[in-house]
Amino acid sequence: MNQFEQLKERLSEVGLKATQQRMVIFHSIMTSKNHPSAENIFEQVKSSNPSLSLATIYSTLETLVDKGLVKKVLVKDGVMRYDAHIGTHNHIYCTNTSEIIDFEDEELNQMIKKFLASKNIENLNIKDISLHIEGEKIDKRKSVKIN
Amino acid sequence: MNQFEQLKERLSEVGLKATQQRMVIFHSIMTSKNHPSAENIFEQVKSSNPSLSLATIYSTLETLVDKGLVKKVLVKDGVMRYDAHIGTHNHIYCTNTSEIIDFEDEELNQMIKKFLASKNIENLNIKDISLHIEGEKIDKRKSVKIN
DNA sequence: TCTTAATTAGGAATCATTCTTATTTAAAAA
DNA sequence: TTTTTAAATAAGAATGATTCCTAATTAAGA
Repeated sequence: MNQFEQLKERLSEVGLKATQQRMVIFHSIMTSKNHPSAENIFEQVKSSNPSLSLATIYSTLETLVDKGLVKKVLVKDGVMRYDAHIGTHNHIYCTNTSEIIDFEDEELNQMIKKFLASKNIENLNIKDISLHIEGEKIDKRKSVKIN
Repeated sequence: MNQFEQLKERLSEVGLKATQQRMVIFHSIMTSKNHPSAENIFEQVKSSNPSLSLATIYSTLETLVDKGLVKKVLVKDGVMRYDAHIGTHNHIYCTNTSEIIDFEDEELNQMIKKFLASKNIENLNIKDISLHIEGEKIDKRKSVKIN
């Protein structure tokens, strides 16, 4: 099954029509390196899909988030960003470059999960846990590396 | 030193004129229970300060954030919210009530900090770390309790 | 008290996002 | 394969939070 078929299947699985637009948008988020905004996706996609409208991007994003195929990523500058990486993971926010860097660490996830389980949080059905690390890139030309 | 004087001092310390508006707005955030938005603050403050404008609230918030007296709090619904609690702490987001609940736990903070220190994150000057717990309140009439 | 640079009020402008509606389309049914 | 139809889309208008602009006001130092 090729990539195209896989996308189609993932949409069908959640009960969505596999439209051209959805596939293009979903694919764009999946392959984007830096947690794109609606506008970013639009820019990335419009040359090969000139008739695809920004309104469609917004409504598709909402649909994909509703169906759990995509997550919203919060940022302090007022523009929503999106992430096709659904599993529990953490983010590093570079305040001086607007980059959002994935920070995956299963050990950390487990540690936090375990800690919270020991805390007994009453009257809350937890859906997602994520650690936000905010900081400034020291050298903007280099990337942030985690060892 | 009374509360009024304290506010005045905190503003002066960071090099800000202690204007009536700033004191009123800062005080409103400090005493607000639920991480207010600009609009919330405006509503809360306007009956006793009828000439205070929404534009002033926004510019004051920006100033207070710049000076580190207030933090922005991220939410997925597109309205920025503010927190006068500056120290490292975590938030619980109730998706069904829009509440943001402080979750303070020094043990958790230390545990995360220690873990990250062991990870050696290169080329990043970390400014803030916070854990976001997202979930649904089970009984909307009751509060979320952490034991 | 005077001076002045900083701050504010209030309305206009902006910009991200959502809404509306006529048109198009995926996919189920025939 | 063709038809049917509910769902999805395009495009532009509308909304709503936030920012901008500028004249008037004010805190605080001289």
